[in-house]
Amino acid sequence: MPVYRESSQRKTIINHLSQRWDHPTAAAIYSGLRREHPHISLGTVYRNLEILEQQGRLRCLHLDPREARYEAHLEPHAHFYCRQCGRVEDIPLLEKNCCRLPAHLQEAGYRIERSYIDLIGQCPACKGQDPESMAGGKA
Amino acid sequence: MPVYRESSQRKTIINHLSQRWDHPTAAAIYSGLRREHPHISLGTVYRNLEILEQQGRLRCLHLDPREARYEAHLEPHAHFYCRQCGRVEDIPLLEKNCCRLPAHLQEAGYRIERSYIDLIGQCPACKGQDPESMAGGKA
DNA sequence: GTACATGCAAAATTTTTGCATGGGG
DNA sequence: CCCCATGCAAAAATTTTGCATGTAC
Repeated sequence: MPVYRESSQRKTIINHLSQRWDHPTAAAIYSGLRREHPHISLGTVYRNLEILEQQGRLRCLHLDPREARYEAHLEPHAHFYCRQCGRVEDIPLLEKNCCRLPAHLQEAGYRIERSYIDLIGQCPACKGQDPESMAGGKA
Repeated sequence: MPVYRESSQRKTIINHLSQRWDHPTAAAIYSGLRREHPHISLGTVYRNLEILEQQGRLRCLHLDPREARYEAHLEPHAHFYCRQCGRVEDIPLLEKNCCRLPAHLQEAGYRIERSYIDLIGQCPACKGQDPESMAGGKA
């Protein structure tokens, strides 16, 4: 487990993403960053997005099979993805760990065609097998 | 809008998927099909998966950024994806459009690291712009 | 000073598409 | 019969990786 460093690029990436609410793709983040960091590379963007996700500083969304999107606003919420215009909107959760929003959205004019509730983690069989789970944070 | 035909391959694909509960990837479906259809092509698998999804006969899951998974069991349910062994499990929903399961799962030994609630459809601004929405089923 | 991070470009993967031919309705 | 679907292979698109060099700590 490497001791991550806070490079200029990493700071810029998470900072940039914190100021965006449009759930950009890696390519969109890359474009946005080129203004201030003309020499940043797409590989660096990908590498940092992965590390920042591991650190729990951003979330990766898989709404479209074609490309991942990212967000740095971590308060629990749902997403509405418009398949026509491609926009992603944050949908507040009324109750913790509970999604009771479709009715609200339909009243507001949203047409919901599909919905997904996906949990990612470790299954009971795998939970005991990962040394990282129990190491805690030994140096 | 083409008038879809029920080709031998299309029937085989949806039939095969209906008998699987492992949420296979396109490549896994392709492998599974080669036994009975030695000449089916991966392109055909992809084209049919897309059409079958449009027809509402299967669902496409994007749990992993790397590859899409498919399922033909359409009763509303959530998914648990173990990032370690890669298995996907169906999680029944206790209430319609409501996910109150994380507590249950944790008791059962699941470690939930992230959760997603994603809705896909058309936003209010786009809803009126799609002729297909209003055409109904005119020939 | 060490080892993590960067830039660049090539490589690896998954998914899509063009074209001539086959087959469903 | 028409036009949708297939197989094959090439192409497209996103994401990952190798290597020499830079730089946080």
